[in-house]
Amino acid sequence: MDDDDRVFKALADPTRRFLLDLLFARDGRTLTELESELEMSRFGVMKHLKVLEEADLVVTRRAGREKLHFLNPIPIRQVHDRWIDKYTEHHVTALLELKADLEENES
Amino acid sequence: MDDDDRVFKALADPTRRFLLDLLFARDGRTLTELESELEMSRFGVMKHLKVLEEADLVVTRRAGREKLHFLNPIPIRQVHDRWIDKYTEHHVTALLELKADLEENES
DNA sequence: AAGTTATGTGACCTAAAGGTCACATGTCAA
DNA sequence: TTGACATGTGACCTTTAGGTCACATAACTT
Repeated sequence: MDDDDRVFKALADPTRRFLLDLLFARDGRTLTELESELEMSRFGVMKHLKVLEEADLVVTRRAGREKLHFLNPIPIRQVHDRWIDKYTEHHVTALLELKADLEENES
Repeated sequence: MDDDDRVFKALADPTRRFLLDLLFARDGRTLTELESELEMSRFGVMKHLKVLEEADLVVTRRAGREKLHFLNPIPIRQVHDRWIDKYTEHHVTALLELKADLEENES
């Protein structure tokens, strides 16, 4: 399994995406803290974090008996750059910003 | 299965990512043309294209008995925006451009 | 040292995804 | 209208991924 494959496989599961959402909101959390946000057993969460770590989407630092988890945006950006060139990016961002503006005025 | 799930599941397979690569290089191809680039049977390729289409990563247009396939960059950009805010984007792009420059000088 | 807390490993079961095939429909061209 | 071409459907099999558990190691606290 190559690097790309690891990243995309890691992103394919909703629980793992939710873990990334949690870390996007606030970095540096432990396994136990992340587990408390999910319905799943600790073993399940640990397995998912391992997959994210092996894909380099999450990087970790040990602090005593705790292991702190951080979101790494680099692989995400590389996914983007694979299929969106600079020219297309300009159009797509403009389109999505327009869409966001319209939805704001609706509410 | 929600929209997000369809996109990420679609991206999880290497054959489907290769199909996106082909369409990124040149749009508007038929099933038969795409099939000729792969080792797989026509049925396999068709199944993969269906998954990509249901995820809205590929959009199609019929022309007689042919079906033309086009890459849609919108879902890819939305993946990016989910975990990379404007501030982080600035840092990450700068870092990746630096990395690209260095690797260019190596060769 | 002893109890508690935090994380790690391997086996196991079940559900889902990838791939092929027989068969089928629709369209073009002579 | 007959033959060739392009795409579509459902069943089937095999591999892989998600989830839980029994068991285990390591570090903080008193």
